[in-house]
Formats: sequence, C-alpha cells, structure tokens
Amino acid sequence: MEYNPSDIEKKWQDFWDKHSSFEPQENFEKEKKYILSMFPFPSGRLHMGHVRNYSIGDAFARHYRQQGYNVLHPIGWDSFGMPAENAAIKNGAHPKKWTYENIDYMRKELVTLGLSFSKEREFATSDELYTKFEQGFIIDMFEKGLLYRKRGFLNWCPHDKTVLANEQVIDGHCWRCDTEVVQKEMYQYYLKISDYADELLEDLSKLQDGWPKQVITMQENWIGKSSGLEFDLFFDESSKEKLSNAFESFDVFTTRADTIYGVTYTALAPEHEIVSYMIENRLLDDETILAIKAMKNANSIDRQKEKSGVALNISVVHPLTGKSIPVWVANFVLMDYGSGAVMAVPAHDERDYEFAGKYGLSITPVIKPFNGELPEESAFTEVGELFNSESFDGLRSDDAKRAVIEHFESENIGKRVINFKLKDWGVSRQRYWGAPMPFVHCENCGIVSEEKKNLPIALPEDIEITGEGNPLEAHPTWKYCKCPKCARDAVRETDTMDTFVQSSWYFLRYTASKEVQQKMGFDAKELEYWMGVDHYIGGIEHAILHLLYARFFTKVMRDLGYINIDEPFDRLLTQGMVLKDGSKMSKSKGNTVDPDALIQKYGADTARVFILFAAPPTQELEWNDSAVEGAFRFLKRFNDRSSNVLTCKSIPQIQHDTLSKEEKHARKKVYEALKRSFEVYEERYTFNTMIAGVMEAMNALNEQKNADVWTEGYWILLSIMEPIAPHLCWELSERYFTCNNLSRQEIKEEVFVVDSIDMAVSVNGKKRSEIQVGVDDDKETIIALAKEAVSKWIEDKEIVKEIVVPKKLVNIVIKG
RNA sequence: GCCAGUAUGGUGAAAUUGGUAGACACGUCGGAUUCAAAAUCCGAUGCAGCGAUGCGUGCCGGUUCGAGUCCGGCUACUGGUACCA
Repeated sequence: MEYNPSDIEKKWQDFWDKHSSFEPQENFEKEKKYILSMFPFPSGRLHMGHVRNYSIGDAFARHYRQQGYNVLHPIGWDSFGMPAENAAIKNGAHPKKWTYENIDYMRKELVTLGLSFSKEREFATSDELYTKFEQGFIIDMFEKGLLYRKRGFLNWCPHDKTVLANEQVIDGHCWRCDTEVVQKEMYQYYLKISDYADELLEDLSKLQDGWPKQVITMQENWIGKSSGLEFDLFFDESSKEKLSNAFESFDVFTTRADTIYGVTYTALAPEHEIVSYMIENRLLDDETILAIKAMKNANSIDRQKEKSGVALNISVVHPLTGKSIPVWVANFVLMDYGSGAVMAVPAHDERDYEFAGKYGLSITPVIKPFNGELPEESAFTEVGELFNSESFDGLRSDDAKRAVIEHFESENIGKRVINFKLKDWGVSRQRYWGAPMPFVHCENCGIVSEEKKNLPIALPEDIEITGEGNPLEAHPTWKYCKCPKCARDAVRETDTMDTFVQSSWYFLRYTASKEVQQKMGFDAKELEYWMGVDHYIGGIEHAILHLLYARFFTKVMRDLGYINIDEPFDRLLTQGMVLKDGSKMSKSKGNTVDPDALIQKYGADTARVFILFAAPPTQELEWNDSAVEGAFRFLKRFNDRSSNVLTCKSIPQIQHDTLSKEEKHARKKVYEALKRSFEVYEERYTFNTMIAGVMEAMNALNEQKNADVWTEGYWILLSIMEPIAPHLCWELSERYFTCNNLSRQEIKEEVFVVDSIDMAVSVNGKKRSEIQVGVDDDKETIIALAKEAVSKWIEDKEIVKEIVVPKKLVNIVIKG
C-alpha cells in the first residue's frame, strides 16, 4: 500500500481523540511517569524549537505507555507576558483576544503533530482560575515575610513614562521613541530567594544523577557562594570633614583577605549611598558627576567590559598599616553584591590590575610564587607565599586567608561572612498583561493583602495599550477599592507579576484532576503520586532563571505546607537550540521556519523523524531543508517493505540456529536496535542513534528473504518507532498485528551469541590489518595470528611490547 | 567582561569506559528501470596519489604502547547574564 501520510495521520488523530487515548488514569496503584515538556508562550504559531521539544517529550510519553506505566503528559500555555502587549502596540489587538486566538491556533498545530497530550489538564496561565490560586500563594508568601518591597533600579523611558525591559533598550535608547533611557529608582516587590540560597545550592547534589552537569555548574556559579572578610574602612579626618561628618566609614567585602597588605585603592559602586550623597551635596565637579551617571545608565554587561572609574578625592585609612588609601568609583563594582564596595589589590586581582593600569594607581605585590618570579604584565592570582605583610610574611596565601580573618575578628575590626551572588527575585512589573499583585495600598494600614475570598483580582478588559505609562494605573476605576482591613477607601496595587511566577508552579497544577481543578490549585494526594517530574524537557536557555525559580518556588510551597517534596524535576533534558543562519530561532528575531508547511508537505511523522534524527537532542540543530526529504523516504521505505510481513497476533517463534548467516545478522540488528532504544530512554537520550539503529536493522532485513524474520523484525521495529512516528506505526501495527505489538518487547539474548570475533591489528598504534579469532582463543594464539597478519611491518624490527585488548585489537610496539 | 557549552568528510552526524575515526543519513557520481522524466532499486563516495602509501577529528603543545576522547594554552561560534520567554 502506498504511503499517504495525510490520510493515516488524520485517521489516527481522530482515533486517539475519540478514545481519549492519552488521559492519565486515576489508578494510583500503578507505577507512574510524569513526562513534561516546557510549555510554550502562545506567540501565534509553533516554531521548530517547539516541534523539537514536544517530539522529544512525546517520545518519552509514548515509550513509557508502551512499557505499561500510567503516564501524565500535559500541555498548557505560558500566556502572560510582554509580546501580547507588543502586539497590542503594533496592531491594536487586545492582549487577551490576541493570546486566546493564538492558543486556539497553536492547539490545532499540536494535534496535527500527533502529540499525545492530556486534554483535560490543559490550561493557560492567564486563565482567571490560575491567577486565583497563584494570588493565594503570593499572599501566603507575603504573610510569611517572603515577599517584601524595596527600592530598585529600573530602565525608564522619560518620554513614554514607562519601564522598559532590557530587550526594549537598544544601545541605551528606548525601542519605540529612541529617547535616552535612564535608571530610575522605584519600589518593587521581591521574593526572598536569598533565604533559600544555601538550600538551592546544597540540593543540587540531589540532582546530580538526573540533571546535566553543565546546568548544575551554571546554577552553582549563579548562586555564587563565597566566604570572606567583611570590614569597615574609616575615612581620614579631612575626608570626614569634606563629607560633613555624614559618614564615618563604609563596609567592604573580600574573598582575598590574604592580600590585605596589597590594598592600594578602594572602589565604590556608582549607586553607593556615599556617592549619591556627594553628588547631591555638590562635592564633585560636573565632569565627575556625568561620568558616574554614565556608569549607572550603562547596562550590566557593558559595565563589566570596559572598565572605567573616577576618583572621589577622599581617602580612607588602611586598617592594619594606617596608610592612606584613595576612594574611587568603579563601574564594575556592583551595588547588589556584598556591600557595593571593594578593597582593590591590583597586584593580585585581574580587574583591579586593569583598572590600576588605566588610571595610574600604584601596585603593591604581597604574594609571590613559591618558585619563580612575579609576572610583570599581569596580576598574580594563584596561591603563593606572603611578603610585605608584616607578621603574616611567609604564610601560604590560603593559610593567610584564615589568619588574617582571625586577626580582624580578635581585634574586633572585621568578621568572616558568607556572601551569595544570588539576588532576591524582583517579581513586580509595571505592565498590563500579567497577574495582578493581590495587594491594596491603604493610607491607614499600609500595604494590605487582599482577602482570599475576593480572589482572583482579575484584569479589567477595557484598557488602552499605547506603550506609554502603565495601563492599569491609567484605568479610570479599576484601582479604586476598599481596604480589606479597615474598609476605608484604598487603592489597588497596579503592578503585575513576572511571568516566571506562573512558570514556577504550572507543573504542580497539572497534577490536578478534573474533579479538583475548580476547587483548588492541586490536591495533596494527586500531587504526591505524580510529583516529581520524571523527565523534564526544555531549552538550555532556561538553565538558570526558570529552573532556579521553579526549584525555589517548590521549596517555598513545601514550607507553606502545600507539598512535601524538595525538588520538582528528577531528570532534566536540556535540548539545544534550533538555529537558522547560525542564530537562535525565536519570535524576537523573526527567523523562524514554519512547521505547518513541513507537515502539510511530508506529514507529522516525517517532521518528527527528521528533527530527532538530525542531531542528538542536547546539541544545537542547524536547520537544513534538504535533509527532511531523507526522513520522508525512510518512512516510505518502511511502509513499502512491510509487504514482506505476515499477519499475526503474537511474535513469531524462530529457531535461531537453523537460520542462514544473513537471517541471523538481520535478527541481531533488530534486537540491537531494541537494546539501544532502552538505553536511549533511560540514560542517553540520543534518539538519532536509536533511529540509525532501526535503519541498520531495516537494511539488514532487506538482505534476507525469511518471512518470519521479516515479521519478527517489524513486530519489534514498529514498537521502537511508534514513539517517533506514531501515525505510520499504528497504521502498520493495526494492519499486520492488530496493534498487539505496541507494548513492552523482550530482548532475545540468543541472537547475540557469536563464534568468531574480528580484531584490529595495529603497529605502534597505527592500524595495519584485521584478524578473525575464535571466542575462546587465548592471548598467545591471538598474538601469533596478529604477527602473521602484519609480518610486512614488523620483520627485522625489535618487538618491544604486545598489547591485547580483548575483543577489540592487538597493538604490536616496535623499535625504530 | 563573567558563567556554561560547541568545533569530526561537500552536509547533518556516529564512535557509550583512552582502543579499528567517519556508523546511519543528506548530497554528489555511476548503473538498472523508463520513449523520456519523476519515483524506485543497485553500486561508489574522508583528502591526496595510477598505485604502494601518506595525511586527516578548529589551532599550538603535552601525557600514553595507543588521544576525537585526558591535561595545559589559544581561536571562532552559541546560550545565559537577573524586566524576552
């Protein structure tokens, strides 16, 4: 029969829909698998990154269904966020209408891909029901003191009177009106992720077996725990006077206490309160003030690139030597790390060295290498021996760190502290299309959380989005309300939540069955059964922020008493980006390839086979139109050659030892493919090699004519391929096996038994020949055979060594 | 800048633990079939060389009997960098 993807794909999509084939079962006795692909933002159309993500996830889900598990494989929509507002600005579309129309379209696209998602668990994070439960959690966090307000700096466009996301700032200017962007200090809501820094770091060890090493390393570095010395630097008398005695000293933090005698200057962040004081009180000249403002307004990446600074013409006193140290402002000193001030030791820190070189500041080495000289053109940052350091001279720098901190502590002039790079999570946004922060500003009571019975606090729909100001702030009536505490007139919070808040608990929400969905966010029993997620699949670009926030949120939910797990994702597969023309395919770059056209031309099975075959999932995938054809031809061949298969209801029993060489080889290839498929799902995730194995088996089957071998081969191969190309496999499986083979298949070890082995023979590590040896041949026999095979290369040469690697190779080492 | 990756034929890639580099495909070339073409099937295909053989996993160096794999130093590209999601 001809391969006609559009017919069979429609047939099976209808069949699955009619039979609700992919709903999880309520049977909690059964072993479960929770397979989750990261949910999409409904940008309008699926892109290839989605196709890749969901093809991988669907392969897991279908595989584990075949293995007999109760599988939860849900999908939903990460539907709040900036692009909906951008669309409103551009086309005048209402964010809600735009979003839900996109969802309707994309849902159909998912169906045409044949993805085995549960239907009853689907939701969008912009659904009021979702907002309702989320606002409840946020109130709990606020009441527990995990949510607080403080001032923070935001990109501000003075013309549009609006806050800009980093991506909306282009070369320091507003994306819409090109006005120069300034940093404005405003009150923001923050979640205290820093309270969980230690646990987030420690629990990474629990994820070691299930998560990629690189993600764990990135998270470790992001959390950035370091131990060091914190101490005060006191101003000298004239500087104090200059500052009108408003400040006596400031805090600095260093991880290199051993270099304390090498301090030659000290640097403050441009946002430091002393700097602000000096600007406000006109203690600096105009040029200096402009330079500092420029530092503040530069983005965080540029600030770390080209170092710049200005002297404040004030000085502090070195705590041990009493020497005078000039105070500078430096762009690379960050206000939200440590205390926003550093002691600078140019001799032993790269950044300090570069800065000192640029501004002609003095460099005093205090650590020298154990052997050899100090480098002349760079900082010496390795472990060495102290000198120029009074009583600490001669200590190793790592011992000196301890000794110096102890000295500071005993003199009561400093202390050991632990610092984290991890900053608290700013969760408020001055935007419309997000979940409103459920708080009320009352003149009497301050900030008051809304009563849970009034949730959700839903968005008004009659708004205008122009890109200027905050639409909720501008709405004529929405924000006016009564204080939940004192009932007086009050004003609603107009900030909405970061969309990372929604994606931090959506995986919990999926565990809610239909019966509980209206009543609560999730049910404890259901959650206990389904969590944690067995395989979480998503882009590597989420390695830090989303995954860290989701881990944090899970721990907070635990401490609020909602759940009792520590980590949400047992195993993580980070897929590589789908690239086109060398860069990420994304809605913001507009370099997407449309999957619909691909499906229309070749069918979903081809799209899925291609995308899984083209590269291992963790690697980047550069788009290549021409390779799709090959995937299609493979499926066509797979379909055509099924004409060799006999109809049956169970796997044929075959006497292996009666078979010809080609028949034996074909069976071996088939079971090798099966073996590999198990490895792929459990450990390796390399679907490309799994498909290659199936292709090899197909090629081997084609070398022989035994109908039973063909039939057994298809029985197994259809089972392996079903998670990848489900429509064709169900079709063939129905035709020949009444679908009886779409289940767990057993490996038959007899096919792997061999009586001879091919070994390579190399001379000095260079392959020169091959030999065939018996399974039980001893080392001497093998070496003798090998020497004969390479006699040409070794005659008249002195043999130094003979190495035999069993079942692999023989290496003869000769002299000269 | 900082953190994390990646680099193998004309192309996508394979080589699971240091042990036969290039499996499986794409493409190209040749053949069969066809009035012809498409589709399909069969065969060849790392580079250089008629060949023997030599060279070959981004670059430079090292460890080892043996390195795509381990170590040191570079280069290029990609992701993240806290308001893109």
